Amino acid sequence: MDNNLRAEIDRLHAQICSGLADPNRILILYTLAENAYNVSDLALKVELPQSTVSRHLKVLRDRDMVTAQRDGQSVFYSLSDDRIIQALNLLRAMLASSLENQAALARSVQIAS
Amino acid sequence: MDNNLRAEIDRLHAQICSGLADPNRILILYTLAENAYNVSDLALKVELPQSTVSRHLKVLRDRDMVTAQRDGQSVFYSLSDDRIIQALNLLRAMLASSLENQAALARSVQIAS
DNA sequence: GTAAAGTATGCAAATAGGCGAATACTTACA
DNA sequence: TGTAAGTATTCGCCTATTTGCATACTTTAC
Repeated sequence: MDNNLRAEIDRLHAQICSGLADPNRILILYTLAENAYNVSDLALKVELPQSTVSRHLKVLRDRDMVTAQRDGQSVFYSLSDDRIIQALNLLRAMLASSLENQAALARSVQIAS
Repeated sequence: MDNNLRAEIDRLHAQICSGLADPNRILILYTLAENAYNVSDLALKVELPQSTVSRHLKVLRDRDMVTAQRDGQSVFYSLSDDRIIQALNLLRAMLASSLENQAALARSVQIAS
């Protein structure tokens, strides 16, 4: 592949990943995977100020990771692609393995001492 | 689940995602998925300064996403878990779909005009 | 038209992250 | 011990991101 094209795709790829790189956004994405929410209900659900949630949703919208649909005064947001959750789940499972290993290591150190 | 624990896990989860949130690190991860490399060879391969590569590897090491193994003067790095690549591939496939949709939209606009 | 509900944005401050060049550290070997 | 190769880190600089508050914008309903 052309190197410049590869670089451009990697840039977009990294941009999507940066959409995942915030704990509040992860919570928002998992929440939207269950249900569509409008901004204020979502803010209540995740216990964050409305402006913070709105700004996170903009980050996700800019990356096409969520879809916005206006209904009256409200704007309903939903997950645009379930592969986002699949990817998050893979990484979370990896994290769980890693934490288990750390715990096992800690136990073995206790036993040895 | 306890809300504080959930928040802590989300924080670690986001930290892993932030490891993916840079185009050079994505290139490095895909490169290491093919082969283990020492730092300087990897720097040649990805065409970045040694210090830049070393710093990126530290980011990945801190998140347990790569494994370092010293052999003589060299330190060989390898991917610590293939699920990283699986997650990246899911997101890249999503990106590809999105780019295709954009292209199709652009074509339809041309036809319509 | 005006008020109210819902949403987005400007602002300012703080924090984090990226880079290359230079330098320090580590290991091997003469 | 001293030199070279390989790696990590410090430095200076710059850009990006997150946050809450206050405010502006948009839509509905009276």
